[in-house]
Amino acid sequence: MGSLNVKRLLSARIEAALKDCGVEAPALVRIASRPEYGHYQANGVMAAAKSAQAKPRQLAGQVIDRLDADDLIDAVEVAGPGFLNIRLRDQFLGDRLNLESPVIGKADRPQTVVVDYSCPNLAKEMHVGHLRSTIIGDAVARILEALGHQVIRQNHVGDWGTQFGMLLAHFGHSDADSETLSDLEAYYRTAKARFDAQPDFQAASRAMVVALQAGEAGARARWQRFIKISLDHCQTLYDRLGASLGPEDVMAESAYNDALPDVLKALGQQGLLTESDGARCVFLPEFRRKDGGITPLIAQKSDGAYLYATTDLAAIRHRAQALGADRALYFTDSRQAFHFKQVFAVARQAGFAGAALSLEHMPFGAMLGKDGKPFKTREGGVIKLTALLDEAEARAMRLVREKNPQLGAEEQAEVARAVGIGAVKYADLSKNRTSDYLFDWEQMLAFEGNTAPYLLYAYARIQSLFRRGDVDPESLGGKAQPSAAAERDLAFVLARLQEVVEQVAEDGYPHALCAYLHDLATTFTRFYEQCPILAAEGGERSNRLRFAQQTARTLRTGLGLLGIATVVRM
RNA sequence: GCGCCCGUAGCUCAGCUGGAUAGAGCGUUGGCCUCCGAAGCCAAAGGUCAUAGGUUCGAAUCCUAUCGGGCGCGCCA
Repeated sequence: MGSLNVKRLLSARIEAALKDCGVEAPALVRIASRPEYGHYQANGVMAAAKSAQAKPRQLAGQVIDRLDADDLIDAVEVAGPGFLNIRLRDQFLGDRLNLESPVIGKADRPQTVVVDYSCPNLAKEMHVGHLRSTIIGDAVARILEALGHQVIRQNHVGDWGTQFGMLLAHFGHSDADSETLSDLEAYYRTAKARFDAQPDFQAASRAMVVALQAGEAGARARWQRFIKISLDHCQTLYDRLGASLGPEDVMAESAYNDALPDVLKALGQQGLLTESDGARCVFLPEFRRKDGGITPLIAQKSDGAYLYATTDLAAIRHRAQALGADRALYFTDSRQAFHFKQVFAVARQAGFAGAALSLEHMPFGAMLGKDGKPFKTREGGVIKLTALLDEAEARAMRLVREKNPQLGAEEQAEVARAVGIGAVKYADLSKNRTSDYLFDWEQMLAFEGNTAPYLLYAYARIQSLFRRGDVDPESLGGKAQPSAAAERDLAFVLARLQEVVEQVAEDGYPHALCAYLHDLATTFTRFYEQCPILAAEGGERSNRLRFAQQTARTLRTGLGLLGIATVVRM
């Protein structure tokens, strides 16, 4: 809503004026492409003129005549072929910067949104490849919540399937005791090696799967112990990462086991099932290929086992019917794009998801090595998430000791954590999620430039300002009113938070929020260089302190939405 | 073979879904701490937006083709 989203306010006013001119068209309000054009520009008049067969500049003039927005706009003029260039009023900008109101406004229509993210395979240890889903999904979940939506996190962990037979059969043979399994990855490797080399171990593994699926008590207990160890490992990482995921968000694959026969039955009742080579498949015409064949969704293998598509269908039905979701967002890598397209289509056909539920795959690109090839370590393995975070904190610690030796050991550790973990998360969040990205230690652990530490530094400086001036920021209250040029620039950036946050909630691209926060920190630092704060007097001093406080609140909130913690000194 | 995604500064990436003179960070070069934190600020250099056509007032963005890269295409997840 509205009142905090400046772009939307302007759009509504301009569209009303267009309507008065007899044209219904989107205003297409954008940030002005150059600062000398003003704050915003509306590009919609030209397209509107075309459809109305009017002259663009003439229509633009008429729109200005009928525009009722004196409360927002200081000046608006026609430019070029028919742009509307808009400059906001200082008064209006100042009203956005009220220290007594929340920095983020709620959505007018709260929705129930399922966010499906992280979803590691419990057979293995979490590695850097899990970072994107966990971090990006978490940021979007937090953002939706901040806008007042009801968010249901679903950590759809992989805890079922044939590989668990192998792992469970290996129980008791590991170097590490099963209860203190500290190196899941090594455990997996040795189990796999035995599986590949020893026929009797293979047989034992298969027997274990059968026993597990039959619900045999011993196998089941063993499985539960293993899952608990693996989940605890994940939780440790979530806590370190500051991901807002807990045990209550886990909705494992196995939780849908009992529903699978019924999913098949429902597909059959809808007349969607066809037997093909012994497997039970759904053939939808929209997946017809050029050669005439249709790529099927296989719901049940010829040996009777179910597949992940079946589980996903059960999950959709659960989310639509039991959870009552309006949206379900899936943060998985883009290789699964076709899978989800198929599953979503079948779910619609089968009536598992009605028109009320929007199913949205939010894919992200692959992680590549420095050579541009899919990322692997020299040994062909993956980098464990634990190792990445250890390295990040260690590097940050070295820097903190160097820059700030006077801090106590405990505070140094806290700062190193915030800086190190924040840098790793920000490096990932600040990139457009759909493109592939290069994994590079130096880049991921950089502490200068457009990085989390830069934003944290801006925040810490503001806190330092308050300490030095003996100011209680909570007591400042009131509104910040721009008058100097640097204040105007800062006011404009501060006023844009809402529209950025709403956009990310809609399209799931948190890098837009990162870009915004970097812009904010840069603009603040320029203001800080140009406008003395503590040395100013009277009303000017308190006004500038309010700008500092509003910046601090916005940075803290924005970083919080990204799951990045701030520190008061660093 | 078919399909999806991608190709923008030396490097890593933005570019608000068709708008005005394509922007950041890193790196390079030069400047700024007797002045609220130099993890900072200011400035400069750096581009045939892969290539060729097309659509229109207007294209990095949309369409077609070509080249180059990644991924996916019936019983893995």
